Amino acid sequence: MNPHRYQKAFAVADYDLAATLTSGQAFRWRFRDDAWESVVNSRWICLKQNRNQFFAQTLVQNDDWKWLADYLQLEIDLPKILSTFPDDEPMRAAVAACHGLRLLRQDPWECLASFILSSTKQIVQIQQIVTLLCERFGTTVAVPTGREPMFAFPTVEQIAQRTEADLRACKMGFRAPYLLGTARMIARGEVDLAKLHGSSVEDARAELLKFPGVGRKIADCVLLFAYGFQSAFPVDVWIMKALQQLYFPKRRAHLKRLQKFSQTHFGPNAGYAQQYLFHYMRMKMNEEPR
DNA sequence: TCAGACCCTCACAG
DNA sequence: ACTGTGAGGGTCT
Repeated sequence: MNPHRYQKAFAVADYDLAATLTSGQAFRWRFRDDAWESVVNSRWICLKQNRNQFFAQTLVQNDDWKWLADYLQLEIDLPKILSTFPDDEPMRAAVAACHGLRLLRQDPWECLASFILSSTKQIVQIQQIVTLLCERFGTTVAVPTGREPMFAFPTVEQIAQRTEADLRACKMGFRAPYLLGTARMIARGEVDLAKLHGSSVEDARAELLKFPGVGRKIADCVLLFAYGFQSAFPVDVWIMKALQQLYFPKRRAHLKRLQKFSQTHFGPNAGYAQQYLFHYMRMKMNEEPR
């Protein structure tokens, strides 16, 4: 009784699906049988890239595929964004090394919750925690016959109703009260995530900073990856290393100096530039550890 | 403004 | 095989 599959092909250019889905902005994509699988908007989704085409499959009838095009940001003009990057050597190297890297447009709650779980964690560990969280508290979604079950990301309510111990059992440690407190604030209506779409970046950031466990870095991740504020520039240890090495190789720059630099040097799409630097840095570290 | 603490897991020495 | 140690997309006090 294989559920019916709905398919669509998208024409794409300058899109490196693998780089995009593994670049640390989303944590639920897996490569399997030559395709990328995940759950987006509570739907099982399978994506395959073949040169300048994506083939997408779901099991739920889609009147249109706008939700997916939006998530993948298929409509944006990448060359135009790249043209706003500063014309310097580090940026040219990063762009050359990460051809087709994109920013996704994710669900704010899933993004916020995932990045609360990310603090002082490696990407594989974040994936592990998110997987456990979805398995235990998320709603089952339809999958192809014979597959292991998959789950939607737990809703605000599904998290808010748990206990701190329930969450700690997902290996998230001291982040458990942060996630729980955040879910409960949203459930009580103290902050409306949907409203932030119409806000200025400063107002939206101020709202996100009200949540426990959310500081400047995580707030900027959510502003960038979920709300599309492309000036947001999350500064983490990797970006610190990148800025230090690439822009201040001779002398040691102070944290404050680097943060200031990040907000002035990279232009209107600074967040996009950040993603290129981040990915470039991780690639370089993998090639030559230490 | 600034260390420490915070949970937990893995990789890597010894 | 086993224990010890350090560090990992930060934030809070």
